[in-house]
Amino acid sequence: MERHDRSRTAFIPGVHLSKGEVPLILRTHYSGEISPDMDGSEVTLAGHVHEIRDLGGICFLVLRDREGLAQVTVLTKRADKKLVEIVRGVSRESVVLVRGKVKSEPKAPNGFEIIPEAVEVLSRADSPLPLDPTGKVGAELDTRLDARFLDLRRPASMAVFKIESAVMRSLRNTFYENGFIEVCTPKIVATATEGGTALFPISYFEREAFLNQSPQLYKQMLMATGLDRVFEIGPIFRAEEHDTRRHLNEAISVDVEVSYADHEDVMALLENAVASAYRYVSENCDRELRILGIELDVPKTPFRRITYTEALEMASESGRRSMEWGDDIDTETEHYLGSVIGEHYFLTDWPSSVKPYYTQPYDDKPEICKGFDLMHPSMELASGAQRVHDYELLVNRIREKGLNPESFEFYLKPFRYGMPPHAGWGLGLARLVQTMLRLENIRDAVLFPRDRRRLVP
RNA sequence: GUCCGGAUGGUGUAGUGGCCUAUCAUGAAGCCCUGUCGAGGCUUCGACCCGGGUUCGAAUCCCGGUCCGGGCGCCA
Repeated sequence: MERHDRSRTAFIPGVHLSKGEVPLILRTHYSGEISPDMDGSEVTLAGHVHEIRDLGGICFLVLRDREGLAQVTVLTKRADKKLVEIVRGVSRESVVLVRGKVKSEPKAPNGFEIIPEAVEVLSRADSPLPLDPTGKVGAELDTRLDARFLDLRRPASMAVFKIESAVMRSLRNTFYENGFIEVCTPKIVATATEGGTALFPISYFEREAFLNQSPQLYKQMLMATGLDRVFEIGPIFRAEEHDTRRHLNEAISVDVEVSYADHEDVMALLENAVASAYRYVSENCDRELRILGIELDVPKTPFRRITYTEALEMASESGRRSMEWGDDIDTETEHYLGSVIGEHYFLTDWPSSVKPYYTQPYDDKPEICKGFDLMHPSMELASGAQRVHDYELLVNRIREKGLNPESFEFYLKPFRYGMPPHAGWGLGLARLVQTMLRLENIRDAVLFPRDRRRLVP
């Protein structure tokens, strides 16, 4: 608890130096780190003014920081006149620094309050506010996103991103524990990954280039290097004009690729990674889950496997609009399957015609392939496959999809010089968080979402 | 892209042709109040998305536009 020993001599931002070297953070404690048993100790808190309740002879200023709320209590007749003036004059959501003594007080929230010796307003907030961070009055998603910086001061909004951080941490843990290497592949590329999906064109000096829709081709090329197991958590860009609560034009994709593995191996990795993330969040994000009112059930592994053909049969037995074998599964069917199954599941053995050219067909039954989707009852979370590693087959598959192998030369080249068999998947981070926390709209799971119309903030 | 619904003070809302000089809450400004914890009391401030039309009269009905939400399509 080194922080407790830091002394403060001045209330001037940026001049607190520790032995003339590293600038100190102004606060000594987060509000969540204070407890009644610290009665009498001096602390410095910093944060936003959540509320001021002025009762006349006694005035409460509630300070909010990342870890909670702390009540600062001023007895206006006894306290320093100037201090009283500052506390009464500060606007809600202004940034303040409060130095004072912890007082154990049963009448105060959490059993303690701060008796201030000095209060400094570091930044004054304008009024009226674009939304109410205390949550007394709600705000629509659009209003919240327009003032996202302020929306995130609402504990329920911030909790989502603390949990998202925990999810990424857990995923990285899983990958490192399994011998993976984290990589970064280019986001500015010369060609589409697989055709079909629309790309954002950009101007790259004198040439046209695109924002990458997926790290697919690059992570596969890395399988030709001997890195064997790679993962990447990075942005992908899709120029589709979709307009739903589970699509965005910029998303974070969690991608893995594994050499000497097949689709079964990477499905096991995927279900383990997802279940571990749930477990990690349930064990480490107690306060955030409580704020969100979420009881987290860790999904049981292994997840159920359902083949594409079985899924079609389930849908037609239910008397729903039947699909032709070879159609992609439509949203209505997807929701039906989700409602019947009620937990995470894999959809496997897809028709080769539905999946991209790099998906490995079964040797004995080439009309189906080793591609899979990871489904949450409400939506698709991930898709993956064992990949084609044979050069001739890959070129043929590209041609069958109506694409020109010449434009994929940079990708195909490694397949001629020793490409191990490999498999992998890509998982939508925001969708994982959205489904985990039962958020209605994916925009709630992204700090600054990019959709068809929204480009700012 | 398409279908359905919507747009009222800063925020969230009530209001389906005249009773609207527009409701309530929150907020802001001011006053009172020594234990609040969505504090309370009193006073004040602040709004009908844009354009056209119907009508004696439009926040309200019609047309067009813009934006928002949801479904589908497309997609991860």
